Amino acid sequence: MPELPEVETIRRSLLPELIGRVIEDVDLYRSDILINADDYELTGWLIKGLRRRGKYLLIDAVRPGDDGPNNSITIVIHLRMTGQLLLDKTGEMQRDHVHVRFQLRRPESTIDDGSQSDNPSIIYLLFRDVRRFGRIWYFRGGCENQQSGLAGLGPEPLTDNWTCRQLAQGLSRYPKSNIKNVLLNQHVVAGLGNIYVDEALFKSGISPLRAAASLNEAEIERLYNAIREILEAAIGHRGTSFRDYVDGLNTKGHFQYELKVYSRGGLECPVCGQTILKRRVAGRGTCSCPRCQPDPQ
DNA sequence: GCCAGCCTGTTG
DNA sequence: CAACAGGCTGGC
Repeated sequence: MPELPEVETIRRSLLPELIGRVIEDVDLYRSDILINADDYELTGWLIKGLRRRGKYLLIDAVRPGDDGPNNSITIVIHLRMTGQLLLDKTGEMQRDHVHVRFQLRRPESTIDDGSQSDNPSIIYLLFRDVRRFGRIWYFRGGCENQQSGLAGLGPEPLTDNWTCRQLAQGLSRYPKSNIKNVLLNQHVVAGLGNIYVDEALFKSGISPLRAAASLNEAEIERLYNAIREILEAAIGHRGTSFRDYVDGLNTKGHFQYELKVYSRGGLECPVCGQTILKRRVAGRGTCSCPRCQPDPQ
């Protein structure tokens, strides 16, 4: 479900709630979700940061008062299709499809004058996932990049060091592959999924069926700019909520109202009025405008 | 490269 | 009832 803009929105929504809290307990309602629970001490970790890498969310934590070599961890979370991370401030939220629950305590040192009903000393972070494709891993601090799916992940599309040239190099690694497939490949660029690939291809006027090597310099530049603009805009709208997606505070995004082609098969192209095509490309439902994005012969 | 498989829920 | 759903892995 969540692509880069959704994971980034979740990160931003959870950041102020989680920082400074200690993982006091972890309930594993389904043991297969937290992959390597047996290899780590799950509790006693003080949350210091929340990062995003592609579609992965990373929780950085340390063991307070420990200067030893194993005093930090990174919890890596991937939500796959229907995963959600939800903040539960009362412990009374619905438990259906909740597979892991982190109990988070605010340290005693933090002032508690009894009036902070929206900042209780115990809150819960729920991992909820109807289809159970999502996973969680613990790693020693600094080891997360070598292990897990983070290894080999391509560049972050919204950073300055992702350039048009880098996109061109990524495409050149899969010359015969169609462009839809290449953009979905997380080794080429991290964080794009089905929605934003379709939208970026539409915005740059490129058919999803075009072979990667067939794009000329101008097209690659249009595509590069479109990817960045679409992702920025989607973050600005707090993500796309079709069915399951909500941020960490259970709030929907509204980029679904801005989509030009995705989920709009059979409707009019907002640019030229042609009927938008819906078909299967790279094994995924794919929408494009046959006039704005002419297929190769 | 393609495609089944992982899962459950919703839609036609 | 079958087909499909925002992702990724691993088997050929």
